[in-house]
Amino acid sequence: MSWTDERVEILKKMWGEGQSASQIAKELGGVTRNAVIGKVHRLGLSNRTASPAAKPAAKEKAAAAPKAKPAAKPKPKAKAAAPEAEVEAKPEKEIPATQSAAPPRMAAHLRKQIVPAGQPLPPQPSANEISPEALASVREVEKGAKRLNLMELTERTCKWPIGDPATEDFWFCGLAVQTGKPYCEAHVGVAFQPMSSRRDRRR
DNA sequence: CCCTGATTCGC
DNA sequence: GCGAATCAGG
Repeated sequence: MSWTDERVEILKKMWGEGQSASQIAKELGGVTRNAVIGKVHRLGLSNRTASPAAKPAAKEKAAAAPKAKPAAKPKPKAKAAAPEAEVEAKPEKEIPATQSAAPPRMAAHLRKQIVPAGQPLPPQPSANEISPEALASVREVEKGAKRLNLMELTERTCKWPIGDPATEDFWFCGLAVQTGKPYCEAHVGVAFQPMSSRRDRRR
């Protein structure tokens, strides 16, 4: 694939929206995230303000000694790095954080009844439907949960919700999922129960 | 381990 | 110009 005007446009748009390089690569298809990053740099639209790995912007006051500080360590095979002047100074104004809107933090009590209508959430464990052992096991696992929020979930993090969605006291398990399943081992255990074991458990 | 972006350098 | 390999960091 090549960087047609159209593809570059998509790249710019998505990058501007704060999408990650891998997401962009996935969207475009035919390119890797490396290709995307490489292109981003060549286009000069690098430094995104909200980058987590943002390096501490060099706040050089009076950089006396122009000690070339290789941002990346020259790998063994690297040729002799020419001690060239690093002109990186670009007195630009702060870029208005293009990040996706920060989730408005509503007061918990003002949305007591509101339940986000996203993916169908799995049923909360109902004490009268799961075995005491499984329940105990799950409670134990939940103590070690990663407590991820919705945005932090990936295809391989356990999506079992814990807590009350109507309050701040809510998060997702986040532990490693059982391959192919949406939950970790413990939660798969309570989520997918054979009918046989469910039957007659009802009061 | 999963992910992120940054950089280098042969092509 | 391109992007795999590699690096640094969360």
